[in-house]
Amino acid sequence: MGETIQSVERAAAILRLLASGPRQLGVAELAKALGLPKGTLHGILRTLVRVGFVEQDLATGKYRLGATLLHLGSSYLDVNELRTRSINWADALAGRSRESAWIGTLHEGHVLVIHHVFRPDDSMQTLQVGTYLPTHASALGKVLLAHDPYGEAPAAPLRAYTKATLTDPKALETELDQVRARGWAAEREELTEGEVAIAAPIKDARGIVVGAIGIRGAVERLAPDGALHMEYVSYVRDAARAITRALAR
Amino acid sequence: MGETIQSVERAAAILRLLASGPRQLGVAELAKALGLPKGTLHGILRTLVRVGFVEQDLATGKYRLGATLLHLGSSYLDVNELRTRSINWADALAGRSRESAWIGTLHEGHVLVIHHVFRPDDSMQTLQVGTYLPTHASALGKVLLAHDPYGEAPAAPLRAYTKATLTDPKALETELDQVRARGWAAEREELTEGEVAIAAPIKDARGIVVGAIGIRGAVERLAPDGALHMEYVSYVRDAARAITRALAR
DNA sequence: GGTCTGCGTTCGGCATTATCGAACCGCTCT
DNA sequence: AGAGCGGTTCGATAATGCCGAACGCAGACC
Repeated sequence: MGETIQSVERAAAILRLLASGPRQLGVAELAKALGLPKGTLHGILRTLVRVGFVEQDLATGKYRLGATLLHLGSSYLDVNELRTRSINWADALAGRSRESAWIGTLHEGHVLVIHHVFRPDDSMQTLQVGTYLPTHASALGKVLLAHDPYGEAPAAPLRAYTKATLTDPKALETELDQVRARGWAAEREELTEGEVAIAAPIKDARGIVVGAIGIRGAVERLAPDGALHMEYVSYVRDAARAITRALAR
Repeated sequence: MGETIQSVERAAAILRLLASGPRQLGVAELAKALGLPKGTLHGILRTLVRVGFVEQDLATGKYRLGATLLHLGSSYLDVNELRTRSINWADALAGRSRESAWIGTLHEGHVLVIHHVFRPDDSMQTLQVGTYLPTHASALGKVLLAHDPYGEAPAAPLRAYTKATLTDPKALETELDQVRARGWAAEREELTEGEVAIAAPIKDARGIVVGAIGIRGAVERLAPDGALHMEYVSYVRDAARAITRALAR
């Protein structure tokens, strides 16, 4: 492998640090975190400010992410083929199921949400596009893990979001076997109390799983008597198959 | 002013070029556009790929934006104070007016949409957060231009989106005077045939306009008899004032 | 109110670092 | 079969960005 440009890599590390928390960071904090001299960081920060990737708080002098990144991020959505080809199917899925629909991809060990359709008749929800979901505690994540060509084991300690979260790697592996066998995944209050999700894999022309689509909603609607209503499962699988077909040509 | 780091600036220029169109770009194209040797660009691109800001098409070798940018962009939303403080008011505005609500800021000569609430009971719409609106052909843009402290004249040739778009700089200036005088702006089918918008300014603690909030909807509902229904205007102005108050403390 | 600690910022010498252009390879189209 | 066009590699060169010490300004703390 070839070499990589130092300053660009450092700039990226700064941006990732600034994105990791809602707090603004100062030069000194960044210097400590990255193990670099303050002067070096200041030079990179000055450049990042000039190109709009970072903004500086005039009062405190601390740094935060800049507005240009928001626009770059939304440009990514236009470029992403999986998203543009599947938007219509996600709408249809949300309409049929009357639940919120989600599309995600595996990215750096998380599920990156690349599309999100609100539940019909219930629009006051915050949009989740661009956010991460945990792989081991979401239906989308289970689907993506189960079909991950690299078979990355999910990051070591599985965080418990609720009492139902699968925290034992062996239990998760069993679950993934099941997902592979039946072709879809469920998640029952493993991420948020009272919410249930269903997801199925989307494959590209070569048959490789490139994403997952699913729905998420209240346990009372999706699994009222403790068991999933299978019609929801077929809605999700229909949508996944339709997108897979669309990607094939 | 101090110096800036060459390679980081070039990396930013590459990202902006990749974001400027939905097309993937090759090394040669980028080299021509930026007037740099291919080898130089390749080095930067290799680094950008490694940090996930750019992805390379395995088939064609061309480059496109990467998924990490989507996540960074959504992180910006968490950091942006204007947005976090005004989300609830935007929801309320959408609820009262039963139209879609929008919040935007001035950014590099455009209106950057930082929040967007769908119209109630009509959720199958695509989200516009992160996209640009033209300043001269949107209600949000007129408000922001009218109160821009730097008074940047809108970029030279005013593009006509519909027959009603204000393309004459003098006409626009007159309109902006009116916006300043009455404290809100309207846009009647100047961006999209059949759609009307209303917006009002949001000020920070120092009284400087930092953003705008507004609604957008079908002309039949907002201005049925050719004249704007003034109750919509008061909904918007109420929301703007409420946010301004919230930012004051 | 004075000191002190911490911040962001500036500066210039040094050598590390990225730049550059030519050469390379695989592909497509002629 | 060749030419032309992609993306990629490579190594010499000197320009480049790195670093650490010094600066000025706050605010905190006696």
